Amino acid sequence: MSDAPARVTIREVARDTGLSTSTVSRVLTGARAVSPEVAERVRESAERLGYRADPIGRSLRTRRTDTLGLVIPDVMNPFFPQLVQAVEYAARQRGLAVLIADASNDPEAERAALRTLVDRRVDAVLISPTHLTASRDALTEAAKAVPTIQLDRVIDPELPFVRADQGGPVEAIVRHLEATKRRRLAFIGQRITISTSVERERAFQRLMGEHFPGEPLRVVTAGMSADSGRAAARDILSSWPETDAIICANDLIAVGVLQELGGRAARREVAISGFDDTLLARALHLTSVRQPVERMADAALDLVAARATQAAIELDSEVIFRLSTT
Amino acid sequence: MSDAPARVTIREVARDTGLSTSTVSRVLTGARAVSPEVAERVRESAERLGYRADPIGRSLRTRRTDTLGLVIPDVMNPFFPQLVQAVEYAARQRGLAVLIADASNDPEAERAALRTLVDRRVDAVLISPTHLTASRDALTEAAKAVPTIQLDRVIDPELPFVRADQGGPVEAIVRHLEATKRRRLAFIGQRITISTSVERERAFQRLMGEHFPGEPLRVVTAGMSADSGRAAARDILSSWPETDAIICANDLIAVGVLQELGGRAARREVAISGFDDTLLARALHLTSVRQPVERMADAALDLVAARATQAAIELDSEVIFRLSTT
DNA sequence: ATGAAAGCGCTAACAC
DNA sequence: GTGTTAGCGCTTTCAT
Repeated sequence: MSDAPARVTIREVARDTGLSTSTVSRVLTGARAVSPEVAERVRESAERLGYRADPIGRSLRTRRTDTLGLVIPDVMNPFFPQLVQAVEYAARQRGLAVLIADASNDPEAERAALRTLVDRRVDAVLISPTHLTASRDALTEAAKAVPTIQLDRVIDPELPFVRADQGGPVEAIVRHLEATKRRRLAFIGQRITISTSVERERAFQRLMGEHFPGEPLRVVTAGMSADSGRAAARDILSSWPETDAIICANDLIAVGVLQELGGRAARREVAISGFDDTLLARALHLTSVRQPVERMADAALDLVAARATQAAIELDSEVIFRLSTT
Repeated sequence: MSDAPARVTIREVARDTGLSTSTVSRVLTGARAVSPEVAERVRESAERLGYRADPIGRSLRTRRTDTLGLVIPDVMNPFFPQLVQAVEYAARQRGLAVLIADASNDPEAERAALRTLVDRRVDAVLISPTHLTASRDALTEAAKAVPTIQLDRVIDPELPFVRADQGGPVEAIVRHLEATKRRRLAFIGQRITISTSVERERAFQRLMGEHFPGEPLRVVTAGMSADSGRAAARDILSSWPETDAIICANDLIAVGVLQELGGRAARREVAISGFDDTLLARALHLTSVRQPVERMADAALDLVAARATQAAIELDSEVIFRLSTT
């Protein structure tokens, strides 16, 4: 197995064709005009010899690595695989590879990951910061060294970002609930250190004021687990037994609520919605919000290509209505 | 933002200390004996100047990239984030970065991904092959160029692999079911192109023969979705209405079965088990099999470090018994 | 124990 | 349009 079958270098192609390495390079990178006949000769030879340009040599010279760094807060959070897949795909389209780093929800690990990526001279960094405040310094530092784009979560509006609208979908859900005659809405948020979750909660508060001005603000907090969602649901129902709809900041919480309120997805007393449209939502017929990860990834990579140093892009999210809010 | 704040090179450290670049290099890589006093001087200077060795230059010289390629069949399959996390962690411990490629369940994409990784001269490739047969050639080809280790899924026993025992946990489940007086067991498998799924099914067949020789073989197939699990459950119950336990090849299928048999997790007529211990299982109190991803990743990276060209490592899986098999 | 010099594979200035 | 030359940043002979 393995053990270097002596790679073909550009020099061998040059020798084989009787041309200079520069010419070969030009043909293969398309950097400058080359006579079609020579070009053909080079391509044939390269093909025949099985030449594949060494990215290391190239990078050393060009200062590009054709590699993107992607820092996510937590691979196990089922939203981020969606993002990873979208970024990978968009990057591949553009001939870029992706170095993925998982911060494990830990700002220190995140800082270390950023440093590694910068050291490795990735062409750009896409990051969904772990923490609303604690991620800040590392982010700023990285941005000094390499084009850095916030993706999904945004903690520094001065730096370029691509995110999904978080308020819009909450509004769509609230309107839908209103249309189906619910008005005693509650909200279960996540930790207040997560930018998207905060935005979801703010939207809820604003919308309650606008749509149901007399109603109390039924808001509690839960962690990233179904059990914690169950507990939150109990809290809500004991504080506000009249509640007839619960909007959750993510699907996992919503699943907990679903369990607490009596398993089976079906037309129900209390409407429930989640966030992120994970396989949980699909499996359990839970209304949820799907962020446009593909378009987000695309937009982010366009920013990279354009070397944008400023950008504020917000894309629309989509609510997938299912049985749980019927 | 960004735009190269002129990186500090090894030459500047050399100049600053009045030493040669070789000596600086030796201190920083620990390649050879250096007088402690000089070493200290170098380290101080490097620290002060903010020197960070450029991995590109280093790689060009050493032919190492300190980077690992990881090819997974599908990021959206909730098992693989577990594997990604474990590999990332184990790699970081050893100072390696990880290039992740998602094959999207497509052998062609997988072949392309492998080629990219080889081109980039990753030090080793870890791969969980998409397809039992269609992944073969690309795997063989990659293994010629770079140490390649099969992780989790195994399609070529001649090449090094690290996997989890698939038969053991099925046996543990069958025994547990037998102990709780079930004997009319059924199995729902996945596509027969996935190595692990095939192994799970074979184990089931063997165990039925051993434990319940008179019973018919109740086996059907489902895709990677809850809906398809529901359909499979219907098939089973119409063909063999006496069925009192269903073992599923993954959690998503099990969730479908759970729904079909009447939502709520609880002590039930028909016991249900899944595979992979994903958040679905945890959220829905589903008995499931947890593969030892951390130990698998560790073992794989040990093989990489040892430059093993042959290895067959199988680790024990663990069944997490929950409400669904009570 | 340290230094000088070569060179990994590639592309970009600069000639012509 | 093509060739010559230099050099990206590093490690590693080969000297001393």
